[in-house]
Amino acid sequence: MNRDESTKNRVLLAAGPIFARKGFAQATVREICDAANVNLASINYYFGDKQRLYIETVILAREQRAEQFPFPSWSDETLPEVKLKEFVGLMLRRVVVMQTVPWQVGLLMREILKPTEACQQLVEEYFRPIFERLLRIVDELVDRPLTTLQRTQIGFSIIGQCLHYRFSAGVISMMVEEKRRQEYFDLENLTNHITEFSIAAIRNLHDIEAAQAETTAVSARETDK
Amino acid sequence: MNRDESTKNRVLLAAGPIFARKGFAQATVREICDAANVNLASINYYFGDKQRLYIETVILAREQRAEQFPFPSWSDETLPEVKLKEFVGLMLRRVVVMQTVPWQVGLLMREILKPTEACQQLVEEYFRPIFERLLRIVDELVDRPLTTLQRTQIGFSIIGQCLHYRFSAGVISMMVEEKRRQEYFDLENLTNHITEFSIAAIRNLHDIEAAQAETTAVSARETDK
DNA sequence: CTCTCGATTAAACAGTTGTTTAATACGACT
DNA sequence: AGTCGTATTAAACAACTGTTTAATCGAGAG
Repeated sequence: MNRDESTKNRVLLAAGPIFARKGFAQATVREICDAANVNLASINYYFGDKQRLYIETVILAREQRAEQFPFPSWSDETLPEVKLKEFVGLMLRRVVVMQTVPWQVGLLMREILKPTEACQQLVEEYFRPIFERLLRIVDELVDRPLTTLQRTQIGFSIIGQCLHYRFSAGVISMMVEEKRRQEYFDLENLTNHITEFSIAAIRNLHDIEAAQAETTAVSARETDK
Repeated sequence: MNRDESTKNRVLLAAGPIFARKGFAQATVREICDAANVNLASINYYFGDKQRLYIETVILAREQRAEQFPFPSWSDETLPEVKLKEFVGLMLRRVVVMQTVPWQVGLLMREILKPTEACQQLVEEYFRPIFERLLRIVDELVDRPLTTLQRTQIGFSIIGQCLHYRFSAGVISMMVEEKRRQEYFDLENLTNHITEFSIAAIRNLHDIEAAQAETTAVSARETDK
C-alpha cells in the first residue's frame, strides 16, 4: 500500500486541520477518524492515545511549514520605505487572512498563545529572524542611532498593528458596519495604512520626544492641582 | 442572608477564575460548584444553564475591570496629547499586567480571541464606547477631517499596539533578554512609547501619504524590471 | 401547631468522551 | 491446503459531561 494513503498517514493528515481549528481538548477522536475514514480504534492502535497523535501532528506541522510566502530578496538600492511596505504586506498575508492560513500555521499559532517549552525553539527559528529583519529596516528608516529598547519597541508597534487584525478579528468584525467589513480587512488598504502610519511615526518620533517631555510636564501640573 | 454570600453570588464569584483559566468548554459545572461550595444543581437553578452563567460572568468581569480603572474626566482645556497618553496608560493598565493576570482580564481576552455569544454585548457596551472615546481624541489631534476608514484604522493601530503586549506577552518574553525583560513591560516606558509613536504617526501621516504614493510607483517600477 | 413555598439536596438521566476488547479479515509464507 | 501475524472492525466499557427530577429542608405566615 502506498505510504501516503496508509491508515496511519490518513489519520495524521486528517488530525492536523481539526486540531488546528478546535484545539486538543475540543477535537474528538471520532471526528478525526470520520474525517480520515478509518475505524475509531485506529488512533489508539497506531499512536497509543490521543495525546501522542497530537504531538506527532505538531511535529508534522513543523516539518511541513513550507515557506509559502518567502521574503523577497532586496537589492541594495531598494528604498527602506519599499522594504517596510513589502514586509508589512507579507506579515498580513501570513497571519491575517484566516481562510488561507494553512492548518500548520494555525496549529503553531495555537501553541504560541499558550507558550510551552517547545515554543522557545519556534521563537528562535521563526519569529526572531523575522523580527530582526524588521529591525534592520527600521534602522534604515531613521537617520540616527536608536537604543536597543527604542528599536525593539518600534518593532513591536509595527508587529502589534499587524497581529491585531488577526487576534482581534472577531471583535473588529463586530465593531465595523457589516457593509464595509470587506474594506477594513482589505489587504492593500491594511498594508498601506500600517506602512504609512509606521513610517510617519518613525520619521516624526524624534521631534515628538522633545515635545512629549513638555506634555508630560503639563500632565503632571494638571494632576497636581 | 448577606447578598455577597448568597448561593447565586458564590457561584458567580467562583466561576470567574475557573472560566478564565480553562475557557468555557473546559470548565465543568462540578468544578465550579465545588469551588463555590454549593450543590451541583445550583447553576441550573439560578442561571438556567452553564452558558448563561458564563455570560453573566463575562459581564461581571467587564464591570469590575472598568470600575477599577475608570476614565479620567478631562477639562475642556486638556491637550489631546495628554488625553491620548492617559488613554494609552489606562488601556495598558487594564490589559497588560506582567506576572499575575487577574481573572477578569483573562476572561475578556478569551472573548476577544474567540468570541462567544457573550461578546456581542461586550462589544456594544464596553469596547465600542472605549473605541469611540479614542477616535474623538484622534480627531482632536489632526487638523483636517478624516474619512471613517482612516480614523478607524488609526484607532486600530493604537489599540493594536497596546493589546500586542497581552496577546504576544509570551513570545515577547522569549524574544527579549531576560535581564531587561522588566524594562520592556514597564508601564511608563510602554505608555510613553506608544503615545509618542502614535502622535508622531498621526501628525506626519498627511505628508507621508503623498510621499508613499511616489514610493508605490517606485516599487511598481522595480517590480517591473 | 400546620401549611406553604422557595432553597437545597442526592440521585438519576442521557449524551459524549477516550480507550479497550474480542472477533474477524486479509495477506504472506510453508 | 493450513498457519501465523498484522490490520481492521463493531461493540462494549468506564469515566465524565450538563441537566433534570423528586425528595427534603427550613423559615415565615396563618
